[in-house]
Amino acid sequence: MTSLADVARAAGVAVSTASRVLNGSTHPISAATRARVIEAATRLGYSPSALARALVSRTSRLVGVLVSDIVNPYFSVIARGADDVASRAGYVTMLSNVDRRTTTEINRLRTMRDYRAAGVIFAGSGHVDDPQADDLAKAVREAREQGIHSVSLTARDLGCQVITADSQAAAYEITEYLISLGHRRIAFIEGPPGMIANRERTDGFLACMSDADLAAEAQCLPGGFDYEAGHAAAMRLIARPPLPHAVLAANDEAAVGALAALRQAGIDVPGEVSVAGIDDLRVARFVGLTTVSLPLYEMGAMAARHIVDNPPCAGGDTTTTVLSHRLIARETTAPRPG
Amino acid sequence: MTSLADVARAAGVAVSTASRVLNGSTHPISAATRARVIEAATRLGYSPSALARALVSRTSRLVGVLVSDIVNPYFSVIARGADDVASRAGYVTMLSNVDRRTTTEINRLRTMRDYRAAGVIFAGSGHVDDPQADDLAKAVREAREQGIHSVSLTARDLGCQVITADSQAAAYEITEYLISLGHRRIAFIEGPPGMIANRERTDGFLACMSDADLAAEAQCLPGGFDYEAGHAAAMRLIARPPLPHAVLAANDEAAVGALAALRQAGIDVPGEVSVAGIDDLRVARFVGLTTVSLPLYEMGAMAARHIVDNPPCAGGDTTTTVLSHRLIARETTAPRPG
DNA sequence: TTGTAAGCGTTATCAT
DNA sequence: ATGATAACGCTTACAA
Repeated sequence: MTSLADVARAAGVAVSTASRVLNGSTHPISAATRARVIEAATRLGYSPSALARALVSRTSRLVGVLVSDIVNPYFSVIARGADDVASRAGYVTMLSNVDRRTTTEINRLRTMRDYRAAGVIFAGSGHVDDPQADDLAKAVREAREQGIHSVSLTARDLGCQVITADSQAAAYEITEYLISLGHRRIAFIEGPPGMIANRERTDGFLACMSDADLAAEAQCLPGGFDYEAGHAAAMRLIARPPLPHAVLAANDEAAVGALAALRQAGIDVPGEVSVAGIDDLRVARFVGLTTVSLPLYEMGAMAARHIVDNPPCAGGDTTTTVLSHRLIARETTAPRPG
Repeated sequence: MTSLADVARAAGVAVSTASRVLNGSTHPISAATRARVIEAATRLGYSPSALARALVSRTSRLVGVLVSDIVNPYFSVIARGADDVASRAGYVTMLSNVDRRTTTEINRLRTMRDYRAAGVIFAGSGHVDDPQADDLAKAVREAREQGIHSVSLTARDLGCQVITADSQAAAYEITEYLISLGHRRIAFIEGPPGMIANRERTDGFLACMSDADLAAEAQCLPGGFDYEAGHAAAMRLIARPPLPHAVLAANDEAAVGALAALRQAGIDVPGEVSVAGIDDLRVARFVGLTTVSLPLYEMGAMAARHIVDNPPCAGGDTTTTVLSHRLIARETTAPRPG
């Protein structure tokens, strides 16, 4: 491995001079020297040690992304957005799966701090009344004191920048759409209990039903964010007639599970019952699912942009940015006949 | 940030002593000193700088994963396998999307080298007759000289360890299964042209058809690895009757696209035509797709294990490990009637 | 415009 | 058993 000292020697200059020309400092350098250094560097195939650089400058070009599970397309889209921005800016993405465990989040945040990450993106939603929330918030605060940016992609109380979508409004609007189609009795398949993301969506659904004087017609079923949970919830619906006019799931994957259960039971969707989800993941396109598109990619991208664009943590920037969503009507919903 | 020097001072010992107790060296240390150092370290909330450590030891606890696109579930499963092993071993995963561009792979490999990554996993398949393949191989060789492990997850000529599945055999076996069901005229929807992964799968299909004396009945259609490509290919099939007895797609997502096109056209699957894929991604379960399960998670996990378990690059370990796959018959295939 | 030198936070090699 | 001290490869005052 050729170091800066090698380059300096080959060019016949001091390391400081070599450093100055090679890291684009504004320090004045004669054209001749500059040329000699550049020549030597390219000839020797010099590439600076990111470690040494980070050690001395006390900040690396590393951005951390904490997801619940990268296999979940919700998170992989976010990660893609973040990595696109990060790598375009010469940063590299550190990814960690935390499986919704706050203690794991804390540990990973600490690890990333040990690498002097420029910033960390919290993609997962966190739990309602999480007893560990304070510890995480403290870790975030400590990280900030070392100049590490934190960005949360959901409105959880981390005491950091938030860049998010209004999923409560999203749930509200798709419920409204279902109602506008003439559906009254609507079942909502909830996400994992205790997750903030689930509560927001459930609240949005309930608020809309209540605003439409349909609170009595609202039915919430325990579910989850995955296919199996949606499938199981729909089976319970089928077992206990009458069927609702429409079923909304807390996310697309569960909606697809519900859709499959309904159709397997010979129920016509959207003829007999309409089905909708939230997120607009790829699978929603595959099955023609009506849903609401959340700006996942943009959230990841914008969070990364915040990190790479700002100098090491200005301070307690606690701004919340809400990116917009939009309803996508496809083929699993139809007006209520009659 | 508290450093080793702070801890040493607080404990009234030399940094070297503090270092020895804190990094589990085998050097003899008196119980009393050890206790004092540990006490000071915990009291001060000391956490070692991963950067300084990596700088001096010339290797970090970083493992790089190069995928084509993390949004593609094929890759996210691999990344998950790698990260699980890596983080359990105290390593952190660096993720990079390379969009199938060899030059990007080279650049990212170099970047990871600049962070003294312990190893890099190449998850993407590479191109047939890639003019840049030599440059990549050279970069891999240079990385090895610095002690960086490289592991490829497909059989491309990088001159490094290979941990892979036999996708040619996988394609062969599922074709065989289709034939065993009584299908003769089988259409194969190819993956992206020029990708090694696609060639292997196409070869497997063709070899099986030819071994079954059905070469004349084999039909290959240009396609791709995504839903849209599978859908479009199936539309072309539909437009040009007679329909094949079965259609096999180069991967699950394309198979799902084909399945949707067929069903949208009112064609009964598996009644009139059978459909199968390769990979066994989550979506295959959703739609009940017959496919062959590839050990994606295990490939990622095993590659990471190779990196974290071995000391900085023993040398040109060019071993190839082939993990086993297995056929998963579901509901999109059925015996040919009559 | 260029050079010297002091760190950054570790680990490792000597001494003691 | 413990302590100095020299790296590791870079950036950045401060000098010249």
